[in-house]
Amino acid sequence: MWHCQEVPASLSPVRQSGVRAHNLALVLRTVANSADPPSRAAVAAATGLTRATISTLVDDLIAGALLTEVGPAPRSGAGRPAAGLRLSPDGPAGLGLEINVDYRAACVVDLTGSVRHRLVEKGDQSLPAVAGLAHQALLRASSDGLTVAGAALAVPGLVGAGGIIRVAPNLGWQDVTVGDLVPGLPLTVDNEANLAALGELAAGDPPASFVYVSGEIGIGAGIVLGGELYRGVRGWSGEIGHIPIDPGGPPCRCGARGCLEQYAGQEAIARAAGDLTVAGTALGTALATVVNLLDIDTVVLGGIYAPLVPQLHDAIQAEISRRVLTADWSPVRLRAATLGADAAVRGAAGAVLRGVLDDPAAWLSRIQAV
Amino acid sequence: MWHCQEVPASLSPVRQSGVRAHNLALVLRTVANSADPPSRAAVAAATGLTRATISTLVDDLIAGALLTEVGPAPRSGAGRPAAGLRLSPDGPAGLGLEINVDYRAACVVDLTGSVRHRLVEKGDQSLPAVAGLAHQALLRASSDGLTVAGAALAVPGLVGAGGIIRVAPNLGWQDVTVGDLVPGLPLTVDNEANLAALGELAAGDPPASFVYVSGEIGIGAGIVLGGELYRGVRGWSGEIGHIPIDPGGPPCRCGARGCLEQYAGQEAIARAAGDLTVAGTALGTALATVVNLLDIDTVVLGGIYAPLVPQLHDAIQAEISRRVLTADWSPVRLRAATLGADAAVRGAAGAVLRGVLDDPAAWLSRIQAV
DNA sequence: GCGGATTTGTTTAGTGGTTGAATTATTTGG
DNA sequence: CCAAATAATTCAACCACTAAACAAATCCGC
Repeated sequence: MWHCQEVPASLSPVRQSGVRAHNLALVLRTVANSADPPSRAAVAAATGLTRATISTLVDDLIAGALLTEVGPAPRSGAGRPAAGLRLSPDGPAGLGLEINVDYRAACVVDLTGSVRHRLVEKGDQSLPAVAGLAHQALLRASSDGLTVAGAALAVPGLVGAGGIIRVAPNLGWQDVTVGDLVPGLPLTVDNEANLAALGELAAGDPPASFVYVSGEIGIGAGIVLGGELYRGVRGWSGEIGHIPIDPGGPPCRCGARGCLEQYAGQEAIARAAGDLTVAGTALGTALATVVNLLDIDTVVLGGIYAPLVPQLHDAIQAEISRRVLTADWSPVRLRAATLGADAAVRGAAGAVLRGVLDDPAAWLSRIQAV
Repeated sequence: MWHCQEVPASLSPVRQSGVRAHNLALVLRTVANSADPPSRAAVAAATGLTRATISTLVDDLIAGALLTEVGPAPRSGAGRPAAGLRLSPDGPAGLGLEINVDYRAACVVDLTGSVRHRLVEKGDQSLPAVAGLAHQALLRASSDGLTVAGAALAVPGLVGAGGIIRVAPNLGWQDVTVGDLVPGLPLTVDNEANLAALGELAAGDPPASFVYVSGEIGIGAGIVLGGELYRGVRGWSGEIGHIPIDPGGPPCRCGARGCLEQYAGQEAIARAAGDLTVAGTALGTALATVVNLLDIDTVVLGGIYAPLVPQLHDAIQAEISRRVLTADWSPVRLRAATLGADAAVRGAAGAVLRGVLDDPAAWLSRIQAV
């Protein structure tokens, strides 16, 4: 009784060092979330920790090049002027990589979220080609004096445990192991829609829970719940392309009939030649199911849908209002992705940085060891 | 940049007392999850904390009547015999309440998961009647010497913030405030499917992520992700009754056509008079969507479906295998709920106990204050 | 232009909680 | 009956945070 197979993350003890790790992350996050560079005192007030504690935490974070002091902001009123704190542009950077049907891309993003380098190349969808692009990006980063903390690779397919690409239909891949793509750097492999959702979370200003819909040849979704990407048990969440719309509809490559992909996939959109009513209605029907199930209030449309939102909006919204039971109490917002085609690479780089921001203590001890 | 509107729960500082609170919960959970009563040394080994620390933590938990020592288990080999630890049956108990279309129920469950009292009455679906039942249950509990830590009420409807019942169609309720149903006890109000899912999580042996499908007059789902109930942004997750199955199907009371409820709701099941192929296929189609979206590998069928699983199983499973893209790599398991009609009340009581188990420090300081 | 008010940031003593080693307790086996 | 083995407790040390005093740097009023 009272046991389930996998116990939540709370199954690890907390020692005093864990307290410090947590509070380092707390301070870093507070600074990152502040609009203007906050003072130590402001961070103390925001977090509830004392100024003394904040001082020692900030010292560590500055020593690790995660934060920098910025000149005192002009302020009215009496008192010693505050030294502003902000994320350091010279701290760890993230390397984002993407391999897709007709291009591959890399970008280097620093802690402040600035894209420092961005490379896109067409053709040659192979892992060595991606490795080459990554190498180029790393060279440029190191010529800037940037330390790259890690890399993440976005692929249009199902990624299993250990970063194995189970199947990427549009690349023709099956059970591909990525291996040591970027020597010496920790590498994460993830689904393109998942990373794009993270990119949107970081760069756009969505609520903590939303669904990112990635329209490409297939249709995928990245699900963010409470500020965290929901990956599912095996990492294969968000497969919405084959939600059935009409059992009497056109046959789909998956074997069933009338899947969403047949109405709103890239090919269907192209065939529609501008009249996106059917696609919008199908998308709206599928999204109504998603919203009813997950009770999220924001849907972000990305990929090929992003530029089409003006034409899709009304049909989707109509269907959602009609089918979502709770639409009367809380309207569902529909918006276009802000990053467009870059969402996945940017999200990949952001995922690396998110790792550093979420556990700065690990980063500090990592650079200490060197 | 790097900010989202609602920051995750990590936005609170951790002081030393927080460490103790966390570790108290860790020890309690470890004992609860162990098959046999573990010794302090075993708990230390399992958690990674030292035996010294475990001793002081266990002292607090025993003083608070959350744990008890049980006589030394027969053991082979040399050495001082261990004192076994187990959850105390004399500790805090949970009061579960349920109001439904044709009955109301109450039960008292102790920390070990034993149902100590159980009351069911038919008719009179009113809050005062529930209050009366609750009062009876509390009397019986106190005559056992049990301290009831809190109560939870399961209702067949949408529950909003503050425990307001937004709408319970089958009770004919709208915007009902529950108020002080059980004087002096903290009361939680939640959706019936959500609490039933929690009941199943505690009493059955499901994996950490699963979906509980509650078939009643409407069809609802309780979603458990990583051992935690997923409630959604507004608390209205799991509305699967109106997933569209066939746009040309029979009209539904919601205004759309061919909703799942029309094929697998209580009335449709009754009409089907034993032939559940259509209902099973419709359920399978809807569940395939759920599985594709959430990537969970277990579906628990409860409510009216629980006794019908033998007849429903094949049709559902066939549809899932056909429509779930990843079914080849990881089969989806389908099982009947173990608690049957009691799932929601039991889950409600369990939710109270879960609160104590997740934060024993709060309970300890609460009984300290008295 | 000078003293007080005010706010920032640092220093220092104190406290809570964990660690690690030593100690005590209780059994089995030779 | 003593040695080996395992369980649990005690105690000094340490780490991170708190509270309060202190130092630094500015504004304001006269």
